[in-house]
Amino acid sequence: MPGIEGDGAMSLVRHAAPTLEMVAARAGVSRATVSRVVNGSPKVNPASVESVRDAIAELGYVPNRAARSLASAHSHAIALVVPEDITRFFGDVFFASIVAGINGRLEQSDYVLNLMVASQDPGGKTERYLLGGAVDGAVVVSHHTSDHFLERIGDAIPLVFGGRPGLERIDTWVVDVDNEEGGAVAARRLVERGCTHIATITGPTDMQSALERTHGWRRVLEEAGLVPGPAIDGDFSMIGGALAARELLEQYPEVDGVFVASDLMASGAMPVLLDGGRRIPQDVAVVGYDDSPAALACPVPLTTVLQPSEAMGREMADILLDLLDGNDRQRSTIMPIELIERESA
Amino acid sequence: MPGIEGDGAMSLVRHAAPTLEMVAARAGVSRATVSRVVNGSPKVNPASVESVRDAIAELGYVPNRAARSLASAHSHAIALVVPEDITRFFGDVFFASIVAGINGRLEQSDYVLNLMVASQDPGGKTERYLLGGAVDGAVVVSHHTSDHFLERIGDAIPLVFGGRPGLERIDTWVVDVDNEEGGAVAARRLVERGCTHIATITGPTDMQSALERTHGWRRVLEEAGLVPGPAIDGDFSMIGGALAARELLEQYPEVDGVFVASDLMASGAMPVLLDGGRRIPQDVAVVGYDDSPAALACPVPLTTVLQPSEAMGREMADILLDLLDGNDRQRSTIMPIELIERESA
DNA sequence: GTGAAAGCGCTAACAA
DNA sequence: TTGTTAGCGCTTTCAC
Repeated sequence: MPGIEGDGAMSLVRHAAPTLEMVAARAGVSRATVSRVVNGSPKVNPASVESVRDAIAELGYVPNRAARSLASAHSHAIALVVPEDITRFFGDVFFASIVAGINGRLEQSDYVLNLMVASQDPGGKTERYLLGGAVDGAVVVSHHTSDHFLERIGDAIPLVFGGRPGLERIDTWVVDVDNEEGGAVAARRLVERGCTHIATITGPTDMQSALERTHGWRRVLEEAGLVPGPAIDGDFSMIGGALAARELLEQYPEVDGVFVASDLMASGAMPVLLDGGRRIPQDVAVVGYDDSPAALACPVPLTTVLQPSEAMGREMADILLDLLDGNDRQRSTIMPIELIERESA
Repeated sequence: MPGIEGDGAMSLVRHAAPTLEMVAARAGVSRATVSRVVNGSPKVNPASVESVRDAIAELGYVPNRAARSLASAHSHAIALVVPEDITRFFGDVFFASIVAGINGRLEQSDYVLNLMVASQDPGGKTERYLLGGAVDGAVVVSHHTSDHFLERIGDAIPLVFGGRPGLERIDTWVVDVDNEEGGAVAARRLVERGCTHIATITGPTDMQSALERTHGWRRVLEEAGLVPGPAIDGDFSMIGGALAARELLEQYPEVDGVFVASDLMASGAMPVLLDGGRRIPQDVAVVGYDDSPAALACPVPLTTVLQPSEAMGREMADILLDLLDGNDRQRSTIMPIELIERESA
């Protein structure tokens, strides 16, 4: 890399950071003692502690993370890896809650969170970052089965997944909801209302969670002796939900109940259903998934399946922290889902 | 910190990362040569380059970031600091685009992005992170005037702000939009349609951007020889927009054009206008601001002023990268706005 | 073009 | 309780 720092441009002059050595000199103790104070070692003379504290405050000393990390072989940072398109990530409040949960747990620790959005990773920059010791571990959400680079990373640092990372390679830590049961709960609601022509609008078929919801939905219908209607891919987006609803109406006009596998898709699908002359829930009952704000922003308040997303994030962080602390944790954690009853079904 | 790595738990055994030294031994060259190859130095014998490349591939070598950072005094990472509540951050598509823009620019560099959401920062963890040399620079969005900790950081590493960071302390890099021109463009549209009784629903009067939009609106009307209608505070919220529209209809029933300073307010105002017996745009033309999804969720598709949020993010990243490269850049960058034409005006 | 050697700022043994 | 001594893995002069 060319042109590093230290050139002459007035505006770019930066204060040189004080080092541990300067603090030691200022406080009249050895560098080791300063290090002990900084790291809260119990066995330091209170008098030295005080003089070191003073020196630190006066100099505005902040330990250099690179040096600390190099010497101690850990970085006190964890990454949140999102192998997802960035606008998709931001559009989905489910992620927001997860991040809030992770963040909340981390605030009680001395780890920092690095969010890495890596939909496509030209040159494997994210991979090299994670393998280069920049973080001690990572939490992965919104994982697609095609994201193979994570396997390599998993042997270098502990990885905790939000949602099952696919069929193979389940020997890693996973926090998940019972998606199958979530789909089942939704379908059961529709069946109990008396719907008999029940379709579903699904998430992307390369996402495990989406597949499982569809399975649960199908199982319940079959158990109830009904013929499952079409399962149409809505891509977890609002637009995708709208397009899927349009297709649904053409392909299966007799539909009287639909499980839409995310609230966002439901908020896109509902207007299409309404425009198609269907009353909700009288003509078509709709059950969503997530209990996101989108559920309330729908034309008809949406009955939906709640995922405890914030608690999931918290749990993921908790597991990772425990792992980094040298403790073991069970591989699989399943969080409970819950049906939130509103007007749409 | 207790219990570092290397304990006995089977599952936690990690592959030891290969070092530069191991690559050097494997390739039969010195460490310095490996370093040169890794960093793309021009003056290395092609033969050595090849053997080093092979050794790197065979060993799966990835440079240790901490060591590199310590030795070279820069980290090749930049932070995106968001002094904002995490759910608010995720709820706003404006941020999403900014992040997408920053990310896009960074993908063309060898810098990585660390997103730090630090609404409250107990123990100053984020501050210590930024001051500890973990990143070479930072981009700050959604800055509040109360966030003082950034001032200290600003003299340690370069900071680029998205949106003017307040009245004082403008001696930093800022990327902003021309809000005055945004209001002007909206008003001009209304004038050109032939509206003669033009009002505005504004954002909170203590926000610089809101005031500037109103100024632009007023200027254009006066230039056109029209008497500006009322400017009613709508608080940037949907409810506020609805209340303001009600007031507008009472206070100025002859209104035939209105500039609503955010799409969200417009989506609250439109139903009130419609309920008041006005057709849009025949009786009252409406122009919004933001080009957010709310613009399409309005009863009548909203003509609105687009802020180039993605381009802003891109520009912020570009400036920061340039700064880190040792070049100087002008402090203030104003991005152009654009009118998105739909049906409401 | 290449190697040897000296650190970067910190932590972690080991003595004292 | 404290100081001394080695490094952590890399970059970077400086000779060759």
